[in-house]
Amino acid sequence: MTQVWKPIGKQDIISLTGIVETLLGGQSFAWNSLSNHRWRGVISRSVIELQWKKRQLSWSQTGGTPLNESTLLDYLWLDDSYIAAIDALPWRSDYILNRAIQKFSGLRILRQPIEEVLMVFLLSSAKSIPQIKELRTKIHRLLGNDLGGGNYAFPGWDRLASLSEEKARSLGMGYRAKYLVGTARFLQQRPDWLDELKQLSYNQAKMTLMELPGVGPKIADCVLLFGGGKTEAFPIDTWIFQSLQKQYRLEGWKVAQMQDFAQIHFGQHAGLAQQFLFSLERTEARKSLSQK
DNA sequence: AACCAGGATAGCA
DNA sequence: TGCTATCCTGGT
Repeated sequence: MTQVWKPIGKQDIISLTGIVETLLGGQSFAWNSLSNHRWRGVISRSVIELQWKKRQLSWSQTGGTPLNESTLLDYLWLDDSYIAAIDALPWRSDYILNRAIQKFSGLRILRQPIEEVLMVFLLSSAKSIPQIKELRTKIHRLLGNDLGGGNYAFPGWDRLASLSEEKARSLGMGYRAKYLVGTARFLQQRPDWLDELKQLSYNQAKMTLMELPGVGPKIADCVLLFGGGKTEAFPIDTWIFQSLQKQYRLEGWKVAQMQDFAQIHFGQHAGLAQQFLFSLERTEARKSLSQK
């Protein structure tokens, strides 16, 4: 049976590096590369492959429940609001940001389900991308529905609540196990809590999220940016911290001050700028590492 | 063989 | 408010 590929419409500003960074750069842990220009991932309960060929992005469903194209377009933020968001960033006056936007043209924030994003970022502290993926896969295999082809769905927080801390530790989560279990127990009592979060303003949602065990400012921002539709969220991890210190000359600034700087300088879609700077910083770090 | 990693938290000054 | 040690585990 030959694989059916459907072209994705609007995509004039996508580049290969932009796609790679978007899918594999650390905002989602659901994607893996099959080759240099082909990737497989799970979107809710659908197994999807993406392909970049002749400067054209196309998609194919290889398992799970059928996915509407409109759902895919929303997931990939493929609408005019992306172009407007890019245009609203201060690239005209910010040379660093401008360079990153050129280099990673088409890099975007995926609109992922907030419950999935919360789980992976609870496990993310002091872990590398491959390690987070590994933990995620173990949990999905243990508790999620089988989608065929070795792919498993996100189990949902109700099933996660059945996990004991001991069992979670046996999967290799370490001290993060109590965060996951604690959050699962909390959400079990408050089933609508996560969805209601999206109705709140960014600042309120962030404060609220930080009530969960294991969620501090950084992880709260990740959850809101990648899963909560809050593009003003600006997660400051060590990479961004470095970038702001070196590129933006903010040596000696505290994280809270940098947070304010980011809101003022980058504005309403600060999180999108963050993603570009993140990719730039990480790529340059890898480059200098390989030169040693 | 120490040391650190894409953080959060408790304890103390 | 600001600083530090500690938490698990795996990689260098």
